Amino acid sequence: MADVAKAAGVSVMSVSYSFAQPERVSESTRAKVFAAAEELEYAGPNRAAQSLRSGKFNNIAVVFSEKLTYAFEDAVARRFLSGVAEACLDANAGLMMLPNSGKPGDVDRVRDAAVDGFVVWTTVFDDPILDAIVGTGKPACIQGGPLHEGVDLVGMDDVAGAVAIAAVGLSGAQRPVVISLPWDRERRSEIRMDVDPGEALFPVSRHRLEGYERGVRNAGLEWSSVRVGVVTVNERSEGARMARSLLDVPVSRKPDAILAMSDELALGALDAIRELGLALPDDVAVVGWDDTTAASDAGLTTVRQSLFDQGRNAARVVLGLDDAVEPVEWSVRRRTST
Amino acid sequence: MADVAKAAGVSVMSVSYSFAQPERVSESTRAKVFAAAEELEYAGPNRAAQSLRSGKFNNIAVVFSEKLTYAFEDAVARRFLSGVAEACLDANAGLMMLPNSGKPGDVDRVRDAAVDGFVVWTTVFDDPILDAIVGTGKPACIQGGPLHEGVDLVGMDDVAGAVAIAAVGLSGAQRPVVISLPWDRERRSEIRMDVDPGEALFPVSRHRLEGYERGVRNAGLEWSSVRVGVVTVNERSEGARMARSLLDVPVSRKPDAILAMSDELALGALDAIRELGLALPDDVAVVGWDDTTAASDAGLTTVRQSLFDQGRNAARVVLGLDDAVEPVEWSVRRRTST
DNA sequence: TTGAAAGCGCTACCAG
DNA sequence: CTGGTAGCGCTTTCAA
Repeated sequence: MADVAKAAGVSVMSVSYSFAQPERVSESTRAKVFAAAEELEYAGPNRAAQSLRSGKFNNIAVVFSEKLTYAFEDAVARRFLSGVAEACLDANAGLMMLPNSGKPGDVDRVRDAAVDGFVVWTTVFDDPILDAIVGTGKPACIQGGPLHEGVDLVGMDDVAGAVAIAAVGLSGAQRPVVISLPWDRERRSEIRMDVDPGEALFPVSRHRLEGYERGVRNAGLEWSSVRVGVVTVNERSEGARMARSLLDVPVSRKPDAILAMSDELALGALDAIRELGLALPDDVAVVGWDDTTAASDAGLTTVRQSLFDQGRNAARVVLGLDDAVEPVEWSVRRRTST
Repeated sequence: MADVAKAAGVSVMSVSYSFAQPERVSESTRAKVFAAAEELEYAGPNRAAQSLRSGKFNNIAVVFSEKLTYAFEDAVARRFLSGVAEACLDANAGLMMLPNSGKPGDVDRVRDAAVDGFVVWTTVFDDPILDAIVGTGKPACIQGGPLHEGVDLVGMDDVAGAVAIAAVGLSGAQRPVVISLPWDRERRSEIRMDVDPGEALFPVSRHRLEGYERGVRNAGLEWSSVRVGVVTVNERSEGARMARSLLDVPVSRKPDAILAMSDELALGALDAIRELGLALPDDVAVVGWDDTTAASDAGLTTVRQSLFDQGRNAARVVLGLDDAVEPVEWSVRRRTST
């Protein structure tokens, strides 16, 4: 930069301003600077020096639970990520991916990340990465919870949503079952009964389960006998596998309503129902969550919310483009699966 | 760091070494340093200063054609990305996402990216971003092409693969059709005939098309009458849509073989075939590409290659962990779809 | 194994 | 609108 200044016959500061705040310098100065820069093949301020001096990196991190692979395989996480990417484009900021493996190294990665803030995909209650993030003193926003001091939270009211969708899905049902998102980081596939939602370590699972429990009771049914099938990942094939297990019982106990926690899982359930030759919604009703395009194509009754908007909002808050997290709008979409 | 040095009663360099190369200093010095650091709540070297001084960022970028959304929606791109992420974990390096929108701003983004190298997802021939990347003087590796001076290339021989899979898919066929990956950045959905592969602007599409053309001629058929359906994105639903169009012709011209350029597209074709009540492979044979798990579940004959390994290898080369790009192994997997 | 000096390239700050 | 100065926090280099 000093060389450019010399060549242009101006001060170093004029060069700096020409690149950083072009409108601050006169047109003639700017022209001289850019001409000299071109001449010397100077491509612009050095990023590292800029960061050192300004204390900013112009990057944000998006932190994903577990392997990045899960994040990419999950359609809902992808929508969220797209929203984050959009905000980064708005702000001309870089987007760093930060895996949150659940191992000790995560804390170091967070501390050392060359970023100005963190957008976090929902993780388990008491994840130590949240304290690590707060410890950096940088802004952070988490989607879906858990609520954590010093971290903004974006997401819908999952309990209320679950109560509302259950009211639709359970109309006339006698033997509902639930297909649940993963329970904890172990990601075991299992069928449980008499479930205490409070034991689920992922906040989204816990809250939707709480709502489903309430919904079941509101429908005058017994929660203790409701089977809850927990999947390992939020994928259609997992939903189908679990639905097959849940439906593989004597006729007298055959489920007549499936409350899934996501559209992917619900779509899998629809696959299983089709395979088994059952009638939808007469033999069994199905509800999902998120209102993806595939869900609307399939006529799935679901909870509508925009993960893209949440990703965008979360990132904009972290980037300082938005002042605060906006409340998330949601609604129940009734379709032919109920 | 100076404060820590003072508190520990050692030189600044001993502090620096304690963090950067712990084995270089004596145990006692290290202990003193870490104790002082803890006391002063010093969390470790400042990233920006480290980068300024060392000239390294300890980050690599992965550059995706067009919107990031496409990258995330594409199952194959995702596998590749997972491989890149794995390598970053090996190297303890950060992973930055860099969108390549095809607009002028891309060049600036590349130039300003705080990274040590670039892993590039396949893009169009003559994409100006490639020159921009070379212009940074940083290492780069592209998957799938185009071949570009100064950029390493990882990927299989698509022409040979296409010839080989076509030989299987076209056995006994009279009226083959092709379902092609996007043609260019316009991403128009269209059905073409008498196609000149050389006109395709995505190298992967061009090369596979070249191989399919050869395969068709090898089978003693006329290429000029082969319909090539080009999709907008590599998604199952797009494959199904295109297959329906291609199959929606009078019986006498009904396709009896579908050469798809990806498993996703091929799986979509299988969906369409099932809907239409056609017999697989008797009425129509289908081949795909990549050998995803969904493809093997569906009994799809396909070209097997590992995008994960390619992503990992590409990133390791860029990170300097591997010396050179390894040749990609591939094979034809024969299953029940042919 | 430890240390001193120099300076990476830039921008905040203040002055004109 | 332009410019001078100082110093961000570290590591490279060289020396002991």
